Amino acid sequence: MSQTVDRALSILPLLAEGPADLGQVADRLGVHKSTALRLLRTLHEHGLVHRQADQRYRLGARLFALAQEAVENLDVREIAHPHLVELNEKCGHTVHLAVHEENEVLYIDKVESRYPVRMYSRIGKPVAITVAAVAKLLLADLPEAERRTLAATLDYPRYTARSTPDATAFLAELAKVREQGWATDLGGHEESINCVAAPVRGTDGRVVAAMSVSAPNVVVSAEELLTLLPLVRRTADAISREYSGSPPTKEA
Amino acid sequence: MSQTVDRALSILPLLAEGPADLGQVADRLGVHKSTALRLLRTLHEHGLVHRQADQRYRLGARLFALAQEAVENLDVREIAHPHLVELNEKCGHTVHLAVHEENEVLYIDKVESRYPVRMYSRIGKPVAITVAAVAKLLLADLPEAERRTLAATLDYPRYTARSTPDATAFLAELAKVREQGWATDLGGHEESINCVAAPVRGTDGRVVAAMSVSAPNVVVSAEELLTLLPLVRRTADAISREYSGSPPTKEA
DNA sequence: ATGGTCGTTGCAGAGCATGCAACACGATCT
DNA sequence: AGATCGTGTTGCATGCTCTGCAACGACCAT
Repeated sequence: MSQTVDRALSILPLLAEGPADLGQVADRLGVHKSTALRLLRTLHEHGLVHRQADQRYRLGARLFALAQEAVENLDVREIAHPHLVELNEKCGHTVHLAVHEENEVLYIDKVESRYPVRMYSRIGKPVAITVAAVAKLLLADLPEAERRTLAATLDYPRYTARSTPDATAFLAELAKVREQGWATDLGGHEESINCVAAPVRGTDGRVVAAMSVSAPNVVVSAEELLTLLPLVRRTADAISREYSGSPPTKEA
Repeated sequence: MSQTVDRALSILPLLAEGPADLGQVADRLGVHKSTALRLLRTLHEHGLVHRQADQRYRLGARLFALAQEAVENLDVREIAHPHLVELNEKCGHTVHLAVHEENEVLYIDKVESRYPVRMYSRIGKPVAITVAAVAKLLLADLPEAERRTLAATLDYPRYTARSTPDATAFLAELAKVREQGWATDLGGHEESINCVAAPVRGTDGRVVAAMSVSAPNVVVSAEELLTLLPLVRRTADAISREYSGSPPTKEA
């Protein structure tokens, strides 16, 4: 809607692919070099792009800072986090929290079990939307029309033999998930990994987030993991209650 | 330099503080509502802001994806990561990797301590530049002129009694660090936390990143932590060698 | 019902972004 | 060395595009 801003923002995904110099940016934007220069300068002043030693441009530091701040200020995440930790202490497995946004499902929190992995690296990354247990829960809650059109536009990569094969199967799975109020992913993304997930609901009953427990086959079998379902559901319900319970009361 | 883009980008840090509605955004930008609306629409189309159920705006998913992509495309990080993990496995403490950019020093990778006591830090967050061991290393490598002007413009918050008090002390510390090739932070940021850090250098000998090991007093004393110095330096050197060794060879 | 708040739209005016051309600087080639 | 190319950079006139206004519609509360 705003041409100038539109052009400026188009630079970001372009730089995400890798560093580029002024000429390359101008070409790919289809504008004059001087125009690209001024756009890049503005982005630079805001710290969104960074100029490296060879004068080429890369994405800048403030981008990380913004993303971090944003993720930390999500109310659901804030409320849910202690519950995730508690659940992790009880069962020992990896715990995820995910939300749905703009036809993507992404992790917004994660508690890792054994290996102290890079904590934030996966957060913000879109999940395998056609197979992940949390994705099923979040999408199952969409109005039927949206669900259908979304299912039709998705790709169905066959990560494993048990991946969701096509839109029909996906919609059937969503219907089942919607019915039972919980979801699983049994080796649909990675052969040896299973997940159990439960929804977090807002006051109006809509699913605002989903949490899951994941564990590899070598640690617990799928059957054993399923015995955790009641615990997972209880935790998710606790988060739902707290989320619905106390209104933010911040901001005048 | 470009007013429209400037205004649009100013919305991002504003939303990072928390969700806001159209009126609030317009007020804080000092523009008319209709103007703010069009800017927000453009940001929305690019996925940088997201409109939640209550119609308020928040930062959007693409921001995370961009930050993610950007951080993953940093060659230093990619090369260093396995070394950080290895170091963590050897000593058990929190390991950080940081770079210098636009007068800020920020963590770009982190491996969590295996001890229950964890320190708070996050990838993408600017570090306490006047006291952090990694910051000292990165700034000590700047040309003298830059170092002086930077030191003069910094604030010197007194986090603890042992925080760097002023520019003079800071420059002296940088000179020492530059001389010895490693750095420490002994309770300068948080009373009970100590760090040891070593530099990662590129082919030309310039410091391109710095890594550190941090641990609270209750786990190991400062003296004990210092015994890790040789290990830390060896790890940093290994990263330096690998970083200088094989050129990426990607891109024509 | 009625006042209030909030988001949204169309429009005219002008402020601001645009592309051009020329410059500066370094690298490379003959 | 000198020339030539390829960069990034600047100043400026043109007119496109952004801006603020005012009016409308939707929603909530009193």
